[in-house]
Amino acid sequence: MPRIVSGQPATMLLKRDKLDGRFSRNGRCRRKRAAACARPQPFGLKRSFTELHMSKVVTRFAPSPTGHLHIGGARTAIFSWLLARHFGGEFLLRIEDTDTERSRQEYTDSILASMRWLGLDWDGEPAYQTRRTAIYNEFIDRLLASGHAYWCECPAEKVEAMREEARQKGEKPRYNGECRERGLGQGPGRVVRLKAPLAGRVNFNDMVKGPISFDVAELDDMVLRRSDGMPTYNLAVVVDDATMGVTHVVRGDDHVNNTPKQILLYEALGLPVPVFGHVPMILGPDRQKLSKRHGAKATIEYEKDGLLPEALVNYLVRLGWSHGDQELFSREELVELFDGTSLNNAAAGFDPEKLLWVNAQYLHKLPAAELAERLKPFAETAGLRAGKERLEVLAPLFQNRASTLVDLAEQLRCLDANAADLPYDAAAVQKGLTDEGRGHVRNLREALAALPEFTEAAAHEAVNGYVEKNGLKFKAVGPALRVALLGFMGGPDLAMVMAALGREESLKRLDRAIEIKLS
RNA sequence: GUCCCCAUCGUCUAGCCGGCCCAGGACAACGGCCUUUCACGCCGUCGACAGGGGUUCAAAUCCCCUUGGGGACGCCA
Repeated sequence: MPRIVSGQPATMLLKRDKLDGRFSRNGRCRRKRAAACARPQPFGLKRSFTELHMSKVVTRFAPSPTGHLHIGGARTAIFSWLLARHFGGEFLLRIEDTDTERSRQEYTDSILASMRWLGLDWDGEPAYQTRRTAIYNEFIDRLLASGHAYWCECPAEKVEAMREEARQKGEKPRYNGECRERGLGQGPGRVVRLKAPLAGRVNFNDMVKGPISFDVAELDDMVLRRSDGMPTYNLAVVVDDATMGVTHVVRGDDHVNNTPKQILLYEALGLPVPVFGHVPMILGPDRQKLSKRHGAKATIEYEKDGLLPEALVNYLVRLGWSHGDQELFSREELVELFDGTSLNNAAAGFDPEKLLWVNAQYLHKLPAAELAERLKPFAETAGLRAGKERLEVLAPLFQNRASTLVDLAEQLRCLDANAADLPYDAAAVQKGLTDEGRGHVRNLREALAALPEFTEAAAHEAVNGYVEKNGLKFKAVGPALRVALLGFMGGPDLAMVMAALGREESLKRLDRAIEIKLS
C-alpha cells in the first residue's frame, strides 16, 4: 500500500507535528506550535525540508483575470509577497487565463495596476497560462508514457451519472476509473486522466493549518487534459509551479481540497512538492461569505475611495496575522516580521470601520507636502480650485479630521470656496450669527483689517485683544467668528483658518456674514 | 450526503509544548478629560475562552464527543 507523504514545512515556517501519522485532531496548531517546530526534526519523510527549501524561497500570485483584484486576493498576494521579500526570495506573477470565456485583458490590466498601487512588485515578467500549452502537453505526454495517466472515453454525462450514483449511496462522488486498464489511445472526445493510487493517504504539512491528511479513496482519477486538448486547472497549476520553481504556494483555503490531487501529480511527475500555505478566507462582518453589500470591494474601488495603499495593506495583513498587540506596521516592519508563522487559521470577518481607522492613522501622519501630492487628484475630482501648493497650506488644517482622501477633499470645500460661494449651515448661522454675534464680527473685521501683518499669531492676538479689551468671554465671539469664516460650527483653530485663508478672503467672509439676514 | 478545515469580547486578535489569565490589546459603542467649536489625543466603562465529558494538584491552553460555521466534491479557476 503506497504511502504518500509530502509537503514538508520549512525550518522558518514550519509547524512540526507528529507527522508520523498521528495528527492533531482539532488542528489547533498555530504559532507557538510553529515556534516549537523550529528545532530540527526528522519528519520521517523522504526529502528533508532543508534540502528542498534552504535555497531560495519562491512564491507566486496566480489570479485569473475574470474580475478586478478583490481584497481577498489582494491579501493572499500580500502574504505571498511578504514571504518572498522576508526571505529575500522571488515573488512571481502568473495570469491564469485558460478560461477564455471569462478572461479579459482589461481585468489583467486592472489586477496588475492594483498590484502596483499596493506596492507589490513582482520579479520578472508575468507568465500567462494561455502561452504555455506546449509545456502542459509535454508533461501530459510524460505522464502517459510513464503509465501515470491514461486516455478515457467516458462521456461527461456518463461520469456525471456515476457521481450521482455514488452520492445516492452516501459516498464521495467520483469517477470509477473504468478506462484505467483499457489501454486506449488518443481519440476524438477523449480526455487524459491521472491514474491515482487506489489506497493510502496523502499527507502534507500546511504552513498555516498544520498537518492535513486525505484518504486517496476520496480522490478520483482527475482529468488532466480536456477533450478539447486544453489542460485542466490542477495540471496547469502543478506544471507551472514546478517549472517556475515555486517553493511556497500561498493561496486561499478554498484550495486545500485541491492540494492532495496536486500532490499526487507532483509525485507522479517526480517533481519536488512545494510547501503549501492555505490562508483562511475573509468573511463579511456578519460571518457570511464576503460580498459587495458588506462594504468589501475590489482594490481599485478602495483606491477611488481615497484609501492609502499602505493602510489597506496594513489592515489586510492584520486580518489573519498578528504580532503581539501591535496594530500599525510600516512596510519595512512587515517585511522584517512576516515569516509565514503567526497566521491565524480561522476565517476573519472584514470590518470596514477598522479599515477606516487604520487609514486615518496613516493619513494623519503624512507630511504636508506628501499629503498635498496625494490629495491632488481627489481635490480635482471634488472640483476644488486649490492646486498642489495651495493644498499644502489648506489640507493640514483638516488632516486629522478626515479618514480618507475623499473625505479630506470634501471637508476642504469650506476653505477652498470663494467667500461668495461659501455654503452656510442653517443651524450654525442661527446659533452663531445673532445680532450680537454679528456686532462682534463687525468690530473684529476692523481690527483684523488694521493688522500690519496678517499672520496666525497676529490674528490670534487681534481676537484675544478684542475679547479682553471688552471684558468678554471668548465664547461670546467665537461661534460668530467661526460661522462667519467657515459656515459651520466645527473646524480648526480660527487664527489658523484666517492665516490659511489670507487677509483678503477672511475679510470678505466676515463682510458677507455681517450682511447675512437671519430668517 | 461524503471529505477537509475552523471555533477567545459585536469585529480583528494576544494568550494555546497547562499555573504569571476570575483572560490582555485594537476597532466599534458608551462616559469623562483636553479645547473657543469639531476633530485628534488621553483616561475610563461595557464586553469573550460554543457546550459536554475527560486527563491533571491545576485547562482558554492537552484528549474525546456534541453543536455551530466555512470550504470542497467539474472536461471552472
